[in-house]
Amino acid sequence: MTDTIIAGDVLRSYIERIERLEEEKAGIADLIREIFAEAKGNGFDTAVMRQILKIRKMDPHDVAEKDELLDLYRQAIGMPVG
Amino acid sequence: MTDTIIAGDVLRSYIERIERLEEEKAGIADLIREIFAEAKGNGFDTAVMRQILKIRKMDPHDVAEKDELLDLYRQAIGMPVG
Amino acid sequence: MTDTIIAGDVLRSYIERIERLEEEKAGIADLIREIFAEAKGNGFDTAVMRQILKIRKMDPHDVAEKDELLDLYRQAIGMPVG
Amino acid sequence: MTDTIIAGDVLRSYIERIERLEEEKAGIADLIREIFAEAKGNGFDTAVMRQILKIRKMDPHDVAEKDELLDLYRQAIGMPVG
DNA sequence: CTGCCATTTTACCGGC
DNA sequence: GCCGGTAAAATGGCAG
Repeated sequence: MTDTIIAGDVLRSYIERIERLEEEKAGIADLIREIFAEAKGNGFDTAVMRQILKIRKMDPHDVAEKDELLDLYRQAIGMPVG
Repeated sequence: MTDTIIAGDVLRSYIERIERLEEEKAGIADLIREIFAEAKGNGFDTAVMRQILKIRKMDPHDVAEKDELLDLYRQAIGMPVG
Repeated sequence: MTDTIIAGDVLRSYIERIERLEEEKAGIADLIREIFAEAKGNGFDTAVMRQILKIRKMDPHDVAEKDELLDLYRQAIGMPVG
Repeated sequence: MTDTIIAGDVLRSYIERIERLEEEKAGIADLIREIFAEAKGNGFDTAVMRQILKIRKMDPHDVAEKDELLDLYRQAIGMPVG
């Protein structure tokens, strides 16, 4: 009996803590979006910026590997590698 | 020349600010994951918890959408909305 | 060597089949757009039409989801589902 | 009176034609997904395949431009261009 | 040309 | 630890 009530409280606590953190997370996502908007307003290409961020996050070895693979595939189907 | 250098500083600043915020965001995601893990350890079903969170987030939006929908149907059959 | 050539043929085949299908898909999207345009020309509100389509697509799914949700809530408070 | 009935039939016709086409479109999307799955099963990297498809769809001039921009940005923030 | 909506891509989580 | 499916974010395209 009491178990159910207590479990309910615990569950609600979990739920509310998660909701609070998700709000924080959303707030940070907003800030990031604002920075992209500002960068765009100053003439930067946000797609290229995202690419830069992705590369910096990746293991350099993996980057090289993917690049090689792309070249390999392009050659394999007879596309100029550029 | 100088243009490039200055733009480089600005760009680097944008990139680093974004990376910093993304780290924060990832940290919060970790905290959320920990709460789920703790809840799971205490016997709660995380799928159920995720559903509850989803509903609590969606419901107000859903209500608005249903209202809008009703109006749209009334339009569709040629009934005045007011 | 030969491996690369053969793999190249296979890869090119995949790529071209996908491109062909994507063209078909785009063609169908065009037809859909034409129907909307025709409907609009005949005085129908395309926004309303899109809402109707959305609802007709979502409703069965939505019903199932609500049922599932009810079960989940019963679990959450420790009630047997059956 | 009759107008409403007729309009209703016309609207339903539009809706059903669109739904039919959307089904076809979804069917084609399934086929594309299957090809990717098959390619993956044969050891191809689908992410790289998608990149190939994107490049082939883009104007070659735009591709070169984006590449140059990426290099420029990398230099500007002091990243090795690779 | 701006906002909106569909599609696509990415990250995440649970199962094997 | 990978892999498949699922939900969130982002990109692109279209109507207005």
